[in-house]
Amino acid sequence: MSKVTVIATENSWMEGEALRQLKLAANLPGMVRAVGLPDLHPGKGIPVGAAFYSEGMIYPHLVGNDIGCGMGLWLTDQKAHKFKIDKAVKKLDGFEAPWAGDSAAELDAADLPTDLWPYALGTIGSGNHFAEFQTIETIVNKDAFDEAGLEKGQLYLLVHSGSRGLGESILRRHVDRYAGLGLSEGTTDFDEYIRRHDQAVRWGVLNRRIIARRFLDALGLNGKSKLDVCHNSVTASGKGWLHRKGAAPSDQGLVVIPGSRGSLSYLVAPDQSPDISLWSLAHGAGRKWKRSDARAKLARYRVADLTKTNLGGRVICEDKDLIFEEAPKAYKDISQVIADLEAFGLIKVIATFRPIITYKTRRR
DNA sequence: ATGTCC
Repeated sequence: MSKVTVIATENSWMEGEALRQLKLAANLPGMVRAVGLPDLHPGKGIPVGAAFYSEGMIYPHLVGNDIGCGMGLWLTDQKAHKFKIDKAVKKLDGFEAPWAGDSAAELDAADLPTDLWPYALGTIGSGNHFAEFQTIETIVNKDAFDEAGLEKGQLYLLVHSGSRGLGESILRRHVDRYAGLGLSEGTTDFDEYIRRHDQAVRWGVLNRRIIARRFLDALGLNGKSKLDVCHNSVTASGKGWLHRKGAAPSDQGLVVIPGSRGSLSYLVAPDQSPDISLWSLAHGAGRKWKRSDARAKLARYRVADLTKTNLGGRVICEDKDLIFEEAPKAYKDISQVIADLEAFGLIKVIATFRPIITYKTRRR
């Protein structure tokens, strides 16, 4: 088997730079295999939408700064057809401010130090992060849908966020000393990175939970957590270590693969977890355009054109640069990403979700 | 991606 695998059909466009970055990372010392998922796109030297399996070494810069980033899905007690969208949009505000709840108690309950980055807990952050209310668009596999405990006519909340400044601080601590070099198994620094990384992963899970609680509280709703899937991490796997950078796990149950804010999201069941993809799936549509290019390419659009998507969804994003960078057109076609995963026998689609309100930021 | 910047 070749060292580099790309999970994509000829129907998927993939940037040459992303493939170059993938091959470069595949040749790092100790690297055994590298996989590009169909949402592969260039990052800062490291491609996003990729999984890397190494032995004897780990590479913190392959995981990146947002250790523990992922997707959480909540089923709310709100009937979708009775949901008052305009009213909700007005109520959704102030999530940039620190959460007013008892962060120390939540951290303690999550088995984390009570002073671990408490001020950012419950905040979404920026970039591609969001909290989004969704409804069921289509049910493809009713048995699996029912088995997952999902309900057709309800409102859902999807949260995409990570470990905020905590993960950033952990990566910076490593990079300041080692730059792009890896850490050897059995060393103190290796163990210390893994310890901090694991904390950041748990912090990310807790962050998504508190974000969800804030959003549900703001609208007077209750919600049940249905899944939480991390797509930036490094974990022990077999004799070595599996790095996922913008890659969802295919060996931990159901996964939500979100599209852009103007396309559907997909709930999928990983199919058998074949190791061709290093037990990984795409984590989203993947960027088509660099952030720095989006503004120029969308010059004919105004902010008002971007606050409502082609699917009729509302986007709350008062940061003018960010709304261009995150416009649906800046992303690849999620249906092609899904089709490629299906073509490789990696997933079965259970249902699709339609975005109703996406909250990015009220910060100008 | 970033308590995002001195």
